[in-house]
Amino acid sequence: MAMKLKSTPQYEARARIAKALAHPSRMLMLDALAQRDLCVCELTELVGADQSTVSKHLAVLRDAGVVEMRRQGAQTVCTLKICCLNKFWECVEAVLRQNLQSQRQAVGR
Amino acid sequence: MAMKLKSTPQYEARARIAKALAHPSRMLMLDALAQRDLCVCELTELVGADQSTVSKHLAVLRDAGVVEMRRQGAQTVCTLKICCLNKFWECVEAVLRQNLQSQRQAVGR
DNA sequence: TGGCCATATGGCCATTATGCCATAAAAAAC
DNA sequence: GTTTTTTATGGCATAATGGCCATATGGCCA
Repeated sequence: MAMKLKSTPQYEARARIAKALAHPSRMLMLDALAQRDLCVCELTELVGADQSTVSKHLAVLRDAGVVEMRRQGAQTVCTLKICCLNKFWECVEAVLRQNLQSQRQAVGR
Repeated sequence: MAMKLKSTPQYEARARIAKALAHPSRMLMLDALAQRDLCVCELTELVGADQSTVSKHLAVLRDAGVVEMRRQGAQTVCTLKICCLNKFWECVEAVLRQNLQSQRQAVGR
């Protein structure tokens, strides 16, 4: 074998983060937050779901350390704390496109 | 506003991929597959779960386009199709460490 | 203090994910 | 051809997730 593997807790930590990302609404919120900080009310309008739903989504992201939330007067402002996402998704989508393409070529069309 | 956002289907696609990653056992398998191709039986031994459980995990990864599986004699060999993962997790873990550190400094210890 | 805006939380229900067992299917070995 | 090895699938119980409503909390302003 001789494979360098990590510890179970580390895989669990990674899985927790991946799980926090694993929802369309949270993806949208993260993409928006990559451009600028937004308060919960703005994100609620953006997502178009119930305010309580958005609040729970944000709690998921906060608990995973992906966003940070600070009180600013009456509202809560959210900041993206992980800058790695944009590059990652660009990479993933480029690779998936490539894979699809070579798959089509292999089939003959 | 003037934010450049993507389409709902694109966020759904991203969320599907993130969801496919969102399990400790699948994280472990992906880390192993990043080092070399492995058959289902090897992955089953590595994960230490029931063979049917591992088979279902692999189906999740295959359906998401993250791994590819090809028959080789009696066994099925799995290949990682997304090379972006290692760099991504390194980035995430480095950023989280930094965030924890500056958080501690802000508190005063 | 009273009232309003912005968020968070609890409750409830429907849907989905996970794990194992049992079993089917496919390929190699005998 | 039967047996063995390797994967896949169906079934089922349990747990987790997501959504909304109702309601509590916190802060601002009159």
